[in-house]
Amino acid sequence: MTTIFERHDHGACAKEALARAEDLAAAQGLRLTPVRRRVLEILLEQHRALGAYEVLERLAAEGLGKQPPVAYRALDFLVEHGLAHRIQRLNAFTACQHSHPEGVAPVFLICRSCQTVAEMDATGLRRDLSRLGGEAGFSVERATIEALGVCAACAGGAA
Amino acid sequence: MTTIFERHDHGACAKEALARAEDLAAAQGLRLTPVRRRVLEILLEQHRALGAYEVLERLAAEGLGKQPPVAYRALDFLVEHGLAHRIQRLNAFTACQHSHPEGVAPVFLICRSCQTVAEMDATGLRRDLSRLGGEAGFSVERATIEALGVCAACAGGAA
DNA sequence: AAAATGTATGTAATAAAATAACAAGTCAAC
DNA sequence: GTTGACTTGTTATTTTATTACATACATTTT
Repeated sequence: MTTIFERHDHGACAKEALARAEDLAAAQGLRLTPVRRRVLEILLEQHRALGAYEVLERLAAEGLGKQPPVAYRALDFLVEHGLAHRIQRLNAFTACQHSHPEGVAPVFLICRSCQTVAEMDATGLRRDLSRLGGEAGFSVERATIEALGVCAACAGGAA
Repeated sequence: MTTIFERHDHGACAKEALARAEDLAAAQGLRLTPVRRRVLEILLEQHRALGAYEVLERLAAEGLGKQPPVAYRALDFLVEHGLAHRIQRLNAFTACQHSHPEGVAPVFLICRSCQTVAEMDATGLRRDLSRLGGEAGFSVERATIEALGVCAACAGGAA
């Protein structure tokens, strides 16, 4: 499995993600407005999750909006359309790294050393979770799966 | 698998949980002080998760503490010792329903209709998650697995 | 082009959740 | 009965998120 923990051409990875967002907008008639687009770009700069107020600071510095709702609305839009994810553990947001087929949320790996947040496909895990819930008569609609730990680079390189 | 979604004698279930807490305190030399004990009792009254400020309101009404830190400290204590769990999705807390062997966190099933939060053992799921992370060189230390959906009673009875 | 409509943004105010920092009390051990 | 560790009380503040309403912009209808 390949995650953003591996060495990669980050400029290209951000550019691709942005292109995917534009394709999606075109395909579904969504409006990728300046604010929304800029928020996505800001998230794409780093592979760590940013709080809404961090994003807002950046927007404010560029004259794109000074109040919380501006940031929250753009972030909500991105999350709703699968272009970003909310990391519950961190109360923060991260750009989507892979195009997910049909609202299938991934699993998140959060490195507590470098703060990087990586996504992995969780199809199997989700199926198991649904089955487990089913045993109790529970019908799973959405699931949050977030793992906290240490990535290979942080474990290997520094302490 | 048996969860608290099933009909059960709630008084007994709360009493048992409290007894387990007392045993644990005795065994590990923890101090189950009046505030801590009362917070656990409050959580045990319902099978839904309560926000820290809901708990605080109850404490305040009983003269056991009026400021946020009182509630947070007690809740943190309970979580730390496995007597309660934090539900990330809800920014809320729920009493532990089963004694978990050795800090093995369970999976949470959250009914969006009746707000009930049930626990299920997630040993298998966690093992799979660790394996999945391992494929990316990631060492999983802790994981949050929360499922949102509808319980059997809510799906069957009302809409 | 003007009006009407839907969607997006701007702004002020506030609510909700969490923590920092320090003072004071409690309790067991010595 | 004093020390030392832990627990609680209290004030203030920080961080995160939402409500409510006004304004702007874009589309399509006329």
